[in-house]
Amino acid sequence: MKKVTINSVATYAGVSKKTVSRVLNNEPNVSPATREKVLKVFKELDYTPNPIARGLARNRSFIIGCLYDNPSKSYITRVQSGALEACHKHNYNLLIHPCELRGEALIENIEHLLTTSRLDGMVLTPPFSDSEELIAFLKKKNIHFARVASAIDDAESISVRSNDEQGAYEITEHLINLGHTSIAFIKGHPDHSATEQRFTGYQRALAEHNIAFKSHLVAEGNFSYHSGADSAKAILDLNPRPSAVFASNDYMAAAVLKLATQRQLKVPEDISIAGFDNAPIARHIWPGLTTIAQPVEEMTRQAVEQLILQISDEQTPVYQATLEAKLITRESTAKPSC
Amino acid sequence: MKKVTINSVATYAGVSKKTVSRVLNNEPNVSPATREKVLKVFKELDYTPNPIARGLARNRSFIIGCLYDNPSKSYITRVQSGALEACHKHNYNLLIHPCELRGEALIENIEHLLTTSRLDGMVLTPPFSDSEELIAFLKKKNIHFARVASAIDDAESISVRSNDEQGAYEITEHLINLGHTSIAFIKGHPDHSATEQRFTGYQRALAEHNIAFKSHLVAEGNFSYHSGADSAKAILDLNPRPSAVFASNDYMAAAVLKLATQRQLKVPEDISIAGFDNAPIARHIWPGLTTIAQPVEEMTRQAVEQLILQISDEQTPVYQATLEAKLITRESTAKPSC
DNA sequence: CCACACTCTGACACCGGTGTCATAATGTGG
DNA sequence: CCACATTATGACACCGGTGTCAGAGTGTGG
Repeated sequence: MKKVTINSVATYAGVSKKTVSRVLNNEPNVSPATREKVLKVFKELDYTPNPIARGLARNRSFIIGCLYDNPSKSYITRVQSGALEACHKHNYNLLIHPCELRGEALIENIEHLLTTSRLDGMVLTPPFSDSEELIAFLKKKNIHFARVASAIDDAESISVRSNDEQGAYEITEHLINLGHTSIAFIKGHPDHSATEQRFTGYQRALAEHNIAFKSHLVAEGNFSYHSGADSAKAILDLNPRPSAVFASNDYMAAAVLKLATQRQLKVPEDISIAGFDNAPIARHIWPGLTTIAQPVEEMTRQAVEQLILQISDEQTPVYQATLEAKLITRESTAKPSC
Repeated sequence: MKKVTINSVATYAGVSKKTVSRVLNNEPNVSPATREKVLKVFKELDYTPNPIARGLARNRSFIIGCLYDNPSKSYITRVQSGALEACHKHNYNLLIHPCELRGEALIENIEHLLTTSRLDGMVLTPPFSDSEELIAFLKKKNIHFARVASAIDDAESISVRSNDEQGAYEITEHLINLGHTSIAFIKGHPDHSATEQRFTGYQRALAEHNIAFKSHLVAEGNFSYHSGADSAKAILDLNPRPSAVFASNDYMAAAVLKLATQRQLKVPEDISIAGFDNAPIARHIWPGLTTIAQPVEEMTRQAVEQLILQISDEQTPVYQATLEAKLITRESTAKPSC
């Protein structure tokens, strides 16, 4: 079975390959008759154009790379889903590249990626969207990129984020309004800018409601379920025990819930628990977790869409947006019983 | 900033581009002096070879496509993780392409994918690994592919699966050995071959232990949490209520657990619950779910590894393997209390 | 000192498309 | 019927690498 190229089609149809190319790309200035003829040969020969050759000629791969390093599988799939939506809309495809921020050599890793696969652009998700080093490297290499949920201020590059600080403020305020005054907090991974932002929101809510911040109520997590379990132990062992726990994401909140349940504590009667992200697990467990829903898909979709616009037209103004996070109230939070 | 190509390097280093190409690919027959010189110019000019041009010349893209349509995010990420491991080992990259088996036009969708991105091969995960139509299409197009968890018997194509029937048998037997005789079953999505296999394992275990199969104990799910919740309602409403539920995956099992807990039923005292897959949620909830662990990453890793071998050398014998699934006992199953 | 093998290098075609430009064919208005 | 604009088509270079092959340079054994 011989390969069918544009040349075979051209010969077979009795036209030049440029004309075949015109038909392929729906260019004008092809007579209807010729177009028909060529299209018929496409069918007959079962011709599929070679995207690589096209890519070489146009200096495009039509592939976007997606960088992430995140323990949350639901976050990753939401990112992928938003990115794919934008990609497919513009006939791009998505190549995934999970890697470690603190790996021995992030830059070398990315350099190798670019050697093995030409990418027209890259979407950076946390913590990469906050890596000054990586951003400098991409700029130097003239690689287009878009930042998702990045805290870095850089007017030159595309950025779509959500308001983490405000979300954390609102959920903390929600607990305060219920009557909680002793609210523990579990921090996220220190490499993620969201960690600091959520912590700030928590502190601001306390301050604005005249509740003294107590550092012994703060546990250091890293967004993983496991770290949540460790933090849960430390918090539930406190005496007096806080009446509420706000974990920086739902997995850690789920870990608190699990340990509380194991210890025969009733949630939310004995202790209220709040999370962040509105991951699927938040509604897959009982009681469902009060949390903050972030438009992860939408952030990524917008970021990739703008990235593709920028690739197609360098003149596109740099897009920067902040989307709203939204409080979702479920059964895991209530008035303190005492 | 001008583009640095192999030509600029060649001119700058005072050698032919073929020699530069030799250095790039670590080919023999380059004098150490020349090699050094060229390598130095690489650094000086900050040269990165163009993978697209290389791809065109070699007729390779070094990209594997991954097809899936699965509601379980943990399954997807495990698949991706296994596939990536194999890809990176061989300097390949992974392009993801979720799509719908029952979408209006699967074949057109894939055809379009191949028009926008040349893939050296594809990994098919369920339910695509069971689609005769897709497999016929890929064969016709001469696209290499590997099947993961496929029930189709096709000695011509790579296949790595795990023993679902046996896993379902063992977990059912585990329940029977605990003393359960009334065991409800929640089926998975009808498009997935695993659904039928797990169901068969359940039935075989009942039969071999002389327990009559009762069709009213079987609910139709589709692997989604939501379908599990519906099935849970049907099962928990039964009178008499079965003493155990075996759901075809962990998400559906989690839904049963949640509803049972909401109804004040104690798990496992009042009702035992078992799942399948050993998804993260199985250990993130309380009580933890007894389930079957499948080597999803390993299956995919092997499939992709063999796929790449086949791409590099058509003579490679077709690899077919069946890996073992393993029973994981957690707190959600125990002796029936009555 | 010569025949022969082996190492090193470059010229050139080629991969399968797209962009530019010249030219042929057709249409239009005066 | 002609000058001129417009449409349709193809020749050819080019994208940035790799494969083939010829030839120059070097080494070895008889």
